[in-house]
Amino acid sequence: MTTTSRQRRTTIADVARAAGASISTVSRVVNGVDTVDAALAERVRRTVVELGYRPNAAAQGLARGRSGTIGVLVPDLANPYFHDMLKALSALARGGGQRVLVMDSGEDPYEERELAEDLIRHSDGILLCSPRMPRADLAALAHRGHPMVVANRVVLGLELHTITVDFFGGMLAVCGHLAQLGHREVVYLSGPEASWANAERLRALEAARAFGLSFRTIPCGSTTEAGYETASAALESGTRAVVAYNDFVALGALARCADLGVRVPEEVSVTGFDDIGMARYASPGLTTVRVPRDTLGRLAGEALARLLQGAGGEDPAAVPVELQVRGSTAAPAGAPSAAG
Amino acid sequence: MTTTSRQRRTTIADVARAAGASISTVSRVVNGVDTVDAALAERVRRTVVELGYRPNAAAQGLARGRSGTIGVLVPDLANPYFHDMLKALSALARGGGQRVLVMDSGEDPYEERELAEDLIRHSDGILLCSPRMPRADLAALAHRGHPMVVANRVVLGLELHTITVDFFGGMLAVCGHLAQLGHREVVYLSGPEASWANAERLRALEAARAFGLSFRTIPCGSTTEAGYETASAALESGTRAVVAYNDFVALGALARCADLGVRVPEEVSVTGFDDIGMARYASPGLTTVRVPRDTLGRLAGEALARLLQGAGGEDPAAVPVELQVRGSTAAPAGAPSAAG
DNA sequence: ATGAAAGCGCTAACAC
DNA sequence: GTGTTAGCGCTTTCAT
Repeated sequence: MTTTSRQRRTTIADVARAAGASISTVSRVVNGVDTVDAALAERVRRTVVELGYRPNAAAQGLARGRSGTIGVLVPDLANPYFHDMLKALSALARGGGQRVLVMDSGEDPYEERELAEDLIRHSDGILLCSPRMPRADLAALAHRGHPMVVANRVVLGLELHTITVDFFGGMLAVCGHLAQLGHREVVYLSGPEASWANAERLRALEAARAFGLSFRTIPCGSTTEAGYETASAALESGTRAVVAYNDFVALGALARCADLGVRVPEEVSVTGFDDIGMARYASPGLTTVRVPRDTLGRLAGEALARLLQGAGGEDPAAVPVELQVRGSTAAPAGAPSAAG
Repeated sequence: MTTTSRQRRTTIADVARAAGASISTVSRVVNGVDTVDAALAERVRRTVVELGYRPNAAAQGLARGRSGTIGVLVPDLANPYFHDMLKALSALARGGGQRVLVMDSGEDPYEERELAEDLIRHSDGILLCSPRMPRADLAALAHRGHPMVVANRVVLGLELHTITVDFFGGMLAVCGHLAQLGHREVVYLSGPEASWANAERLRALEAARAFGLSFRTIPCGSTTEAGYETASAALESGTRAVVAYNDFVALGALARCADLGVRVPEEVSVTGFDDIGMARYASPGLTTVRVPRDTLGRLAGEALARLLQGAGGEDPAAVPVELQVRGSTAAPAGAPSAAG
């Protein structure tokens, strides 16, 4: 634990001098341009190793006009949803010699705009995951002319490159499932206010009214803790079915049921959304909607890659979802198992 | 969705020209140097907004000799452990006008080394969280003279700036707790091989032998899935106590118990480590060891900040932990509740 | 095949 | 208070 003297980093000029070659030759060798004499190239390569030369990223970025970085903004890194998207995206990026710069807005719409601006300055292109920021902010960012892709949000009337998920269809499937089990009313623990995903789920719940399934909403959020806290209110109302915004919330609700001695699914059914890894390990296993997050991440990455190559707009991609029935849902006690 | 023409970005020269000022004046205004005439400054500021000027990050980095970025490498972003560290670190970094560049090695020691190299090129300093890479690699990185802090790993004989956690003490507390409940033997679902945290836990288990608590190890890993898979082997052996490497593994074990109809804690006790948010919502609540990850992140950030300011070595900081007893542990059926 | 030199956009002396 | 200019380290024409 001694003070490390801050020596000047080895530059390309140092290598050139030591190897007895020109700067451009070193640059060629380092960048794998093969129009260099084998012997010279070898000599340069050896010198690079000897001196421990590493190209300065800022200088490369400045000279090349691109940073080799793609920026990603997510509302909550702790959510496996985004983590899985990131994983797929990172794999793609690495393949293309890019790295991924991730930022977490903590569900704060204001921070989001700030961070996005910063991300733009540091990247060749950005991906906004489930942005909560106002439409105007999104528009302003889009007009900056920086390659940008938006995932999990649809904004009509804006020239945006979008990758979306069929949240509406997913929630409709949940409602259908519950209705067919004989449920007539559910309580919806709703997600973040500014979330398009939440709006879509609400739209589906509304649509389900036509099938005789009514719902009541309790503002909740997107975390296990929020689910745990608000579940008691839902339970007290005597509901037989709790539809959670996502799996985290559902897991919290499940925990509350356990604490209160309310049996799931005998006394109350609980559903989630997303199908995070944990959903399967809950007891009972959580009925939820599987969202192919890796596909989502891959599509976003590919869209971004196309933009970086100067390609124009593509048709907005939409990812399908799938109902995943597990043990947390059942017919309400004493109800016929038929659609409403 | 139309093709956005890739127009040249506005530069500081553009602003200077448009505002009728020199480049340096614009630079001063943008950087908040107050030796500029109020009227001129105002004019510049207006022009900046009009033209939508944003300083080029690469150019700034090159000219300033620092990137304003600190790099963080974690083995698994999905683990709340690292997420919470990151959160604390990010907050600190933002306060200092820096941003955090995170990379996930996916528990791969080779990738780890590669990514660390890359991280160095792009940052002013790096934080290695729970690095699994060989000692030699760690030494090589340290000798690069780039500010570097290592968390969750002790490497004797290396000049490293380290922030550690008392994993040994934590596991010893777990053992003591189980022993006092009357347990005489436990099965340990061990973590990643190259993990120092795992080695420390094993050391504690060994030490507990002196108190009459013996253990058997089953290689497992660090995920819920791994815990679920290996738990059956532990259960089959008829053990009354399963000590998991971390909470994820414990949650998996709990799920397996539920699936197998094995009651916790009546038939078998289960313990975790870390006290992630989920631990409290498991049923039964998970007995585990609370690791103050925010403190860990903060200390790491502060250490890094000192290094960036050119400060020398500090005493390695060690973070204490705390046993968190919940419902997943109890005396084995028919055993006296006394220390072995 | 190799080298010289002109930028890339910005900061920070240094002069006025 | 304001402007001029020399780098920062690298890439990339353009000559040779």
